[in-house]
Amino acid sequence: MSVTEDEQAHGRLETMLSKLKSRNFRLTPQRLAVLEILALSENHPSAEQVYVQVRRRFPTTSLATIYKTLALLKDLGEILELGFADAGARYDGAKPFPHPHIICVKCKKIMDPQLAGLDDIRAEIVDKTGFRIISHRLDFFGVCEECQKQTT
Amino acid sequence: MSVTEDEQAHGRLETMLSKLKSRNFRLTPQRLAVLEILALSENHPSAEQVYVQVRRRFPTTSLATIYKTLALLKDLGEILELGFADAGARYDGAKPFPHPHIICVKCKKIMDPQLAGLDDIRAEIVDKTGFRIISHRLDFFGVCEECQKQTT
DNA sequence: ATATTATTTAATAATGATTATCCTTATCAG
DNA sequence: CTGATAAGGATAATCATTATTAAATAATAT
Repeated sequence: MSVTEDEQAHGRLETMLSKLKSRNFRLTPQRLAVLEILALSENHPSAEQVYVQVRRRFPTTSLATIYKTLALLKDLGEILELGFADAGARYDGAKPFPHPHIICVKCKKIMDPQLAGLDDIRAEIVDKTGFRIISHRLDFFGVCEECQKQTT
Repeated sequence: MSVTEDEQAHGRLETMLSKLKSRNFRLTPQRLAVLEILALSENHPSAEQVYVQVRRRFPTTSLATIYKTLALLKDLGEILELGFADAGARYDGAKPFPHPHIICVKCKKIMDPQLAGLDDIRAEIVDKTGFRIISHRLDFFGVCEECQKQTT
């Protein structure tokens, strides 16, 4: 059984919780709320969006707490942070490893296209540059089908 | 720098100058200095690095002028801006169109690897998502050969 | 269960690259 | 040469994120 299959079986949330516990991080209600949102969401939420959701359940939560939890989960390798120079970061709790994204510049939706062939490019890079590759980032920017239909 | 590279660089400067003139933008000494640095540089300079270089020739130049000129050149499609969420942007005046980059996380050097196969991925994306693609960004992060040799 | 101790939270100040503002200076067409 | 107006210089403002610090709270020992 592969790692991803194992995680699918147990669920992302379970994996996050067990990793927190194994590293002796405390489980607070606010933290749990953030984990749940990230583990269950499909739509690459921003810190602000996570903040709004958490505050529905715990109205006194601070935005700083959201950022700290996001940083913790990133350090633990449990979420992928998609930072942008001209906008706030977006977070992926479903697939916490580098993979391509396609971003609608109108509605800001981010999707995970299924595609192969990136490993070949990575090997080509190593061969030609001698770099030791640590990670990568591939973003496509465009207009999604729904936004293409809109007149305004 | 090889002869062909020099000719390319010279051509870039001419292109930038003629585009400025055709759009009725004024040619000031500071602006010319920025253009020359970007057209001739191989190393994807930051705004700060451009600033330092320009100030060697025109010591009263403001950083705001550098940013304004960079924004202008970007709007004209004459330079490529590589924005980062956790660092200042870097600029490519040699190839002002999307292309892959490989970035050393230690010395921050940015290089242009020669590789093919990206067009296939782009086509695959369009086919599977229905997006109208506008641009893309592919960065590899790793450690360059020189930095791999260093003990510290 | 209670006390202890270290972690976490909430509120807010600080950061840093970039952008906006506003007044002065300089370009360039006529 | 001159005037209209774009561009420069200095600096304030912005905005997402990070740092700070005192108070609250979870885990552990008593």
